[in-house]
Amino acid sequence: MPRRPSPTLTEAELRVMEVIWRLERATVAEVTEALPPPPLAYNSVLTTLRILEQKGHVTHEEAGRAFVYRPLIAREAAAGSAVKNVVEKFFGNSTGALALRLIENERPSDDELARLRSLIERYEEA
Amino acid sequence: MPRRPSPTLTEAELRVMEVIWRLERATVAEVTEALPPPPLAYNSVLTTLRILEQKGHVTHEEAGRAFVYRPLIAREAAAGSAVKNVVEKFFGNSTGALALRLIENERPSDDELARLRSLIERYEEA
DNA sequence: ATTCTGCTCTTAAAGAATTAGGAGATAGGA
DNA sequence: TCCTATCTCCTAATTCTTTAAGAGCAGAAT
Repeated sequence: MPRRPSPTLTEAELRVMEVIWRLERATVAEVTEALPPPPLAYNSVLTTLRILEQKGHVTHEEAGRAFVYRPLIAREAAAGSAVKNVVEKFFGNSTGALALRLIENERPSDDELARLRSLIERYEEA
Repeated sequence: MPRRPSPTLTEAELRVMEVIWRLERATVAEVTEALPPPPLAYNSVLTTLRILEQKGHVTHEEAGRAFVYRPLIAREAAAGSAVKNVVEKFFGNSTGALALRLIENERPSDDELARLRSLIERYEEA
């Protein structure tokens, strides 16, 4: 039986996406150069971008000779679906359970605490 | 160059692990039977268990002719490392940032709100 | 006692997905 | 014309998922 396509970004795909998100628009050469170490060959980046395009994460337009790629999904959306995945798999679909667990395990910064407090108070009013 | 091994439990692996966590100790046949649909062939379960053993998630002892498998890592530990993965990849290693985002996006239950409040108050005291 | 049945594990393999990159055509410019 | 950057096509290694085929053994049936 065939296996299902990966629901999340793979390691290599994510590395390339991070560059695309940062640059907004970039040619293959630009991505290759901006990639943090370890470096990848031009062709490897190209292959990964083709896969990402196939999966609907990026698109490209031709600009003269080169293809200029740009993201179709925002970083926030990718983050959201990665989190959703974990919440479904391990927290019975309860985002609250995960949030609670995170805060139990580690003290948030003062700034985060303040924002959490105000959020919670607003929720409690309603 | 080779594909890198998955840092987290894959879909099939997780399905088997859920059964092992639930049963505590189980033979291949027991796992196969307890597996929620869609069903898997005996051999598929066996192979997956072998992989899980190789990765250090389960171990087995022989009991008569059969192997009895049991988990080496708790469900909570697996959940923790999955979360850690997402936090590293998408939230700059800040668990607080993820918690904040979760709570912003969705109102926790009353019970969760109460527990969050008391946690936060305790943190604020210190 | 021999055969059959049914369970066990082992071996093997196919096929998809991921990751990496070489070879070569080609278009554009020096 | 020749060089270089670019894309297309292809190979290859490895993992993951699934399963078939088969060997071995215990216990039941003959």
